[in-house]
Amino acid sequence: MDQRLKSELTRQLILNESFKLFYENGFKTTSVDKIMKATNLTKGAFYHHFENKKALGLAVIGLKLQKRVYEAMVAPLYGSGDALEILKTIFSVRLKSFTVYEKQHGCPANNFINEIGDQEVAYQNALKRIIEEWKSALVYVLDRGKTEGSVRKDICSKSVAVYLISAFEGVRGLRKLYDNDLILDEYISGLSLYIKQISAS
Amino acid sequence: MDQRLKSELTRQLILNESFKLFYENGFKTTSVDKIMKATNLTKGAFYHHFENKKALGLAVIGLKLQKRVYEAMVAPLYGSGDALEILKTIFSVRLKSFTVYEKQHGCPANNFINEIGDQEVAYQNALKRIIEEWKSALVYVLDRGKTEGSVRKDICSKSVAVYLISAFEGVRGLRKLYDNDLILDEYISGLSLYIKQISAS
DNA sequence: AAAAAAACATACTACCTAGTATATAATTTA
DNA sequence: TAAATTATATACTAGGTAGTATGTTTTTTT
Repeated sequence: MDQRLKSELTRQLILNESFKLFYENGFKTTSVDKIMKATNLTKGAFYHHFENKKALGLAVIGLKLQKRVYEAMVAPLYGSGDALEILKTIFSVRLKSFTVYEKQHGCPANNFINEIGDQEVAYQNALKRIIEEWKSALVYVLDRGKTEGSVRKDICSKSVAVYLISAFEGVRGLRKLYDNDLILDEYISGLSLYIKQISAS
Repeated sequence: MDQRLKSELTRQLILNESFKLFYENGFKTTSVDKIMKATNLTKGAFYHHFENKKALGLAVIGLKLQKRVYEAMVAPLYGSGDALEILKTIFSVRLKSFTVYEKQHGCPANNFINEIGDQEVAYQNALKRIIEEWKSALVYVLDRGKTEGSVRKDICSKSVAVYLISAFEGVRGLRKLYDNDLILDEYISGLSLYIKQISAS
């Protein structure tokens, strides 16, 4: 097989298995050995593709994690449709449609943030980029809502964006503790009140 | 010295040093060795006072963590004064008064929840108790606000409680990524909008 | 004061950890 | 096709990990 392609496939395999294991068991307690066992490759392959575990962590955050957050939470905000409807969909409808597996293990981004967000500047910056991208998209859709007349003009878009993200990440953590969706339903009910408040009507 | 007292002091010393190290470096990556080095005692002392690391974790959560959350976030809710003013104080004023150290490392409860909330039922239950106690106190103060006429009667207290806790825990995670309080200011501004919405006036 | 029990210390085991050194296999280049 | 390069494997090191076994010291009980 073409060597470049094969190499890239291996790299992606390592990144994917890493993401999965980091998500399920945490970053710090997932060893390179465990990752390579999951890929059916060996340590030689790992250290050929990555300088060390830190470089892997940064690659997982910068490539896999960022992409996932972008596709699930950011891209829809740049779509067409009523601004507030988009917000409701992303922050409540989508939440309920997660699999049990995803509900149980929380938000991958939030997990990284809480586990290593206070440990190293490199991790901080990589994770910050994801949050800032998300926040920008929220500000965009809120500002659009203002010009279209659906969103109150006297609210601060940045503040609302931060509050929306905070509550979403918070509840994804809380949901880990429970074995049913009651807490999610309560969050959604609490959220809808908030969205009403920023509505112009 | 009285043996019971001395024993209890040692136990508390281990619990306190554990809490500190868990908070700074995480639960799973803080070893029994590191803890006992911090106490200037040895492993023999540790395994005399605790069955294993899991028992220590549960003790730290059930004793130290629960107490801290109760004193900082729960007890004030049962105090006298305007219901909404109490909420504002707890969820915004207090937040800004944290030390840099506390801002940097986030909320101890949220850290535990996100690190081990999806790993073992015993941890889940211990952490759930803390959240439920907090939630109950919030429901209490919101209901009181309703009867006193300061809080809208058509809102669901449980939902508001969950949304408040979620946003608070969420932003304490996000703050880890930044080296200033801008994100906290934005959260507070977003929060005040929410509190206005639940206000009866 | 002697015996028992509790509190703590020391030394150890078996295993996991990140990372390295070096070998072999596969692919590409000359 | 031979040489060079890339991809992967194997074997290793040095140190960290939870937990145990067995001491010694201190305190309490009898």
